[in-house]
Amino acid sequence: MSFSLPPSWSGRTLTGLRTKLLNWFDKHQRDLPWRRAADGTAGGPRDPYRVWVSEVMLQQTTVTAVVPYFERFVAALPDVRALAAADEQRVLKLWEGLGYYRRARHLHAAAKALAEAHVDQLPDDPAVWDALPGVGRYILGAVLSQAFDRKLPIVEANSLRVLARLFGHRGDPRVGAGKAWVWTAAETVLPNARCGDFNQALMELGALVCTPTAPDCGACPLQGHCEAKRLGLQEQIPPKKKPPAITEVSEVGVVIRSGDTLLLCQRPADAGRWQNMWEVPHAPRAGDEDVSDAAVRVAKELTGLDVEPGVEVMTVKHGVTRYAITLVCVEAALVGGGAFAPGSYADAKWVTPADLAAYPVSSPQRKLMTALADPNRQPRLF
DNA sequence: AACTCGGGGTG
DNA sequence: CACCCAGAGTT
Repeated sequence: MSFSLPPSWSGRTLTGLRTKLLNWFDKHQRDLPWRRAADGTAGGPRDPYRVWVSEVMLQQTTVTAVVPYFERFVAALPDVRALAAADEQRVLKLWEGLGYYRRARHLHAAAKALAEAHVDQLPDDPAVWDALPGVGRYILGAVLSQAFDRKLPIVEANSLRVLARLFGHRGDPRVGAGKAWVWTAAETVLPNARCGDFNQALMELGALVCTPTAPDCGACPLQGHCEAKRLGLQEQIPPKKKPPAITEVSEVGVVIRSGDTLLLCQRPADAGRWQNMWEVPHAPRAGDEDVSDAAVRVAKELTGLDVEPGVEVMTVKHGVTRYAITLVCVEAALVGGGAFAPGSYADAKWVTPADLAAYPVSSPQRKLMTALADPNRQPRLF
């Protein structure tokens, strides 16, 4: 599984491939803000700070999503010194909406570490970068090859696809021995000069031509070299990621309305105790007072008896883990309140609305809250 | 090796 | 929906 060039390739083949790809890049590359200097000029040497910020933002995030955040971020914090001096809340505010906030914290911490070491200019030493938080092999190679033309390979989603197809690699280059294979391939194809442009060209080709589905092989400068194209396997290489297994989780949710507050309780269906309870502000609805009998019954059942409720089934995705959740929803109005004091249930955890807002939008808790707090939702009484 | 982080874009 | 996206760090 280790990488070696196809036997039929000569040194000339590799040289020709590099030239074709670089020529294609010169003609077709997109005009992206991190390919320009801070003053807007293009074509000059790239600012390592801007490249670094862009690479961190682009991690698992599409180019179109990043561009406006990048512009705003580097306008507010134009160099590593400004970033190091900034308050973390300001950095996170500038990051808000991009997700993966740990990236921002790592970027900030790295800038502060450099400032602490009195590094005023970003260095071209791989060992220094490798020691920074949030900097892995990809970002190290991407920044140093672009900003200093250091001969360091990069492997990410695009170049991985291009290289796997070009050399007709069977198996998954993302896992196991495939990882080593693709890094060696990226090292092998890299020229001695214009390393940054070449790395960019691999990615640009993957983004614009060698796309995951329906690659435009007719427009590809490497079509004459491509093993996947020769075999007609462009769409099969690399293999699709296996979807994560679906774990079925049955949860019971109960909502009780008391005036303008909702009391929500949630637990796994097979658990005897409530695991999460929280209050949510909620506008009172006409008719709330008519169901106090139901509320009393719910109160009895909250002590641990099974509920026989309306049922909602929803599938949610949380990260890469997917749950099929059966929500057993009990809704009732409670007049007077007081029956559901926090101390009433062992192991119950009170969560403020602010805590709840911190849950990921796709989390079961948020889904539950949204479903139950919807003012237009018909109450389910029993 | 599998999992987590978190949305957003696209067909 | 399914699948993907300029990954890194932790378990």
